[in-house]
Amino acid sequence: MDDVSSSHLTEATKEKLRQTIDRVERLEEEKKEIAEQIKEVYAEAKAFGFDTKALRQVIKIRKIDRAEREEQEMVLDTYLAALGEI
Amino acid sequence: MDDVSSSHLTEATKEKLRQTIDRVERLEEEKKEIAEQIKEVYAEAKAFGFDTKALRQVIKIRKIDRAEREEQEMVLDTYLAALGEI
Amino acid sequence: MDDVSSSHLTEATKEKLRQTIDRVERLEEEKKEIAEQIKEVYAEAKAFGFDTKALRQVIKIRKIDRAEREEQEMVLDTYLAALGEI
Amino acid sequence: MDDVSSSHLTEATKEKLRQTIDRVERLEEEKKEIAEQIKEVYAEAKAFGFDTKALRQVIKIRKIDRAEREEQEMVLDTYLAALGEI
DNA sequence: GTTGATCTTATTTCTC
DNA sequence: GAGAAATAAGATCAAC
Repeated sequence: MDDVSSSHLTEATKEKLRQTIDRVERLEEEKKEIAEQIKEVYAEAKAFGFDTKALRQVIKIRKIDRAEREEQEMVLDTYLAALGEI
Repeated sequence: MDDVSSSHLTEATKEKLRQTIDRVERLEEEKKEIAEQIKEVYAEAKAFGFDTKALRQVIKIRKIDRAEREEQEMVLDTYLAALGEI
Repeated sequence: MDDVSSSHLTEATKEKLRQTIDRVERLEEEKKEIAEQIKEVYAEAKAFGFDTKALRQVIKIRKIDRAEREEQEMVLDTYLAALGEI
Repeated sequence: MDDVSSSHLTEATKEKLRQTIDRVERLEEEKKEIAEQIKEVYAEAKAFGFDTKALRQVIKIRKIDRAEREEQEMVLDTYLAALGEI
């Protein structure tokens, strides 16, 4: 059993622990807030008359498209790198 | 079929659509970045010697505790009192 | 493409498929019935004069309490002790 | 404030409350068990080589089909009832 | 009739 | 990469 997992933590270790928990909790809070903002955007769009289901589909497709484009760029990079080595 | 769901969108509607998609995509990007930051904090903690599994449990318990405290602030005294006598 | 995902299924495979679908559908039916029974219990309680919203909260709190108790049975003494000193 | 929501509950009311909570908790437990059984069936099917995503689709479609058939029967009933009144 | 609440499904995320 | 857990979405239903 080492210092960190034992019940005898140094002050520095305890401080580190406190900081770590604090940072995670803050970040999770921020993440939650952003998720709520996304919801609000959809609610607004719905109120405007958009079909949110279709909207979500569009955004999903665009994400897939980006992923595909990135993949293609990666393939291109690989070829270019291979060419560079010739 | 109204303007919004038809294929004949006014310029204003198209602009609104573009903005909506843009806002959602930005927010999702932010959310993703924060999720990555959380991962980094855990990775750092692990490198420091903390047991990340235990760390996650601590954070989870603190969340449950907060939830419980919030629930208990509700006006349920009567029912809880009755339950306490069981 | 293997037998299972191809359009040429053996009799045994088709039978297995039928059984699987059947079992899931039966279980979902049972689940639905129980959900209805829960609804009935709440309806009955409401007819008796209970505040079902409060009732649901009581049950939710009892669930949180159980979850908390289970969490706390975990070996987290060290971290909790450290946190207790904050 | 009536008896049920006041802090002065009769023994009979408390007993009724206890019973209600108990019944709900039991039913929820049963429901949870059935949900787990459904999971197991899917896990088994997957181990057998079935594509569970497709399987879920099939079951969903069958559910929609049943709903449609029932709806059509209802429409038929309505017409028959209307005819009966002539 | 529109918001709010609940319940279920689906997807994503995380861990092992 | 498989399985479990968390989160989010959608659907449904009641209440005001």
